[in-house]
Amino acid sequence: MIYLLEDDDSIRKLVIYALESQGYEAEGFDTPSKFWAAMNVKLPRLVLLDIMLPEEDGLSVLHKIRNSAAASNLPVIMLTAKNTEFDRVQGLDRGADDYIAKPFGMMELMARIRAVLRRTEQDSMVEEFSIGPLYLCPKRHEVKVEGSPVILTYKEFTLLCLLVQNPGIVMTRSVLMDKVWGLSAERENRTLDVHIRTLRAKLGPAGRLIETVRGVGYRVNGEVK
Amino acid sequence: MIYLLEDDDSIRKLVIYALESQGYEAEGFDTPSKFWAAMNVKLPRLVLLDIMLPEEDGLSVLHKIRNSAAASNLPVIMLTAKNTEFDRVQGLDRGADDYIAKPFGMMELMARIRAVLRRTEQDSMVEEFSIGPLYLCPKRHEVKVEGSPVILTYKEFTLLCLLVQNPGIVMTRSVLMDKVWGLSAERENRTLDVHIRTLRAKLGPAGRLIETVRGVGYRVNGEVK
DNA sequence: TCCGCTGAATGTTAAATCAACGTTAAATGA
DNA sequence: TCATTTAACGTTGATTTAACATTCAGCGGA
Repeated sequence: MIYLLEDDDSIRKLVIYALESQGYEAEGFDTPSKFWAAMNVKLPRLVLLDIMLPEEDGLSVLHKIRNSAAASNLPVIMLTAKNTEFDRVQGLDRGADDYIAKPFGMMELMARIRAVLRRTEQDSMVEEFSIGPLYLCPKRHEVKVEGSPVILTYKEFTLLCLLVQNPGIVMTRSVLMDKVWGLSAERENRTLDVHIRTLRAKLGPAGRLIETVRGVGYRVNGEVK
Repeated sequence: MIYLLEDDDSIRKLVIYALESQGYEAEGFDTPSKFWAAMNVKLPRLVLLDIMLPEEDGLSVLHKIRNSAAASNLPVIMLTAKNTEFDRVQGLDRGADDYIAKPFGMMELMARIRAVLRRTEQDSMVEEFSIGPLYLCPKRHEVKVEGSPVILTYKEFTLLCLLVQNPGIVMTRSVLMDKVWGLSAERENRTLDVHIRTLRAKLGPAGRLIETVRGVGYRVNGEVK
């Protein structure tokens, strides 16, 4: 099932029709409230999200998805009206899995959907990780240390996932920056360090699993069970 | 070395200039025939490929690269002139590593080049080396001597990698300096010697693997397993 | 052939410098 | 409000420097 949140009736109908003709189940919504109602009942495989919306900005919807417990790593493709919006999105938040600028062709949209589904459904193969006192479930956006839950923000969580999914391997600062903040992010400030710090603090005793490798990056070491 | 195949003179010169100012070696070609002539002599690390070209379409060039024996997994970034859907879909499906739509910003191009090079060069990196009592894993930034870990700093590690990756070959002082300290480094001081010393000391029994070749440089000898 | 001399190259040491990372609090922005 | 970024400053330890020691290859003279 694919959800499409898009207020323009003609575009919505067109895309739904195209999706169904490709064999996807698809449902369209014209307002965020209807969309959230459906999300509470059943999660889709993928969300197509317009940026310009009534009631609530598309970026805010994305943000809510990413910070929710149940849907935090749901694949999302943003539909942006103009190139200016595209730029804005690039700079702001890298939380979407892909972007496509209107007017877009159906072939391209379908290709991107296929690509995103391939990526995400491959990535989510491993359900959960345990390293020492740390437990992490990417699908549920859930982290526990010695059994008790820890609340992480979206970026903190993404960062931790990258480290935990590559145990023993040093993730360089640039790779981490690229994956969490996007290619065009500023590289000269202490943002990454601050996030590592809050991660270590929030993780308490498991914080020491994050080891810094001076001049290179960070690494989580330990046996994954 | 990076190759750029682009028929527009001003864009080509601009990109080559930008690449060189970032410290890459780069060469530009205005026609596919000149490009192929160079490819037959020497393969680059990365190819930047315009889609609209005289003689031969950029997609066809990509296709030939992917179907060649020598260059089939060479990283390629497509430069697409228009936002036409067809071009993008083709580029995605034919195995370009990334693509960027004109007009593009130099910062963005450089960021994408960095990202692609990191990915591909990380993938093609040899996992690990063993020479006598010495074990070395670049990805993990990990060194062991007779099974017990040794902690090396960034430069020490880089230096050791260079020596171990070329067993039996004398690495001249200038090559080592260039690769570890960059082209513009001071050459008249004892920095290299000091680092070799601490390496030998930290490596203990494996330290004697690093042999000095007077008047030339250093060499690691022994069978790599 | 042997011996010791010599200069250039490399080794060694400790101290000085510098860059990377950590920390904090305040600013920014959705 | 909360997440995130920025800016300023602190801390650590990696890296470089400088001064001095040692080794080595080549050479000339016995």
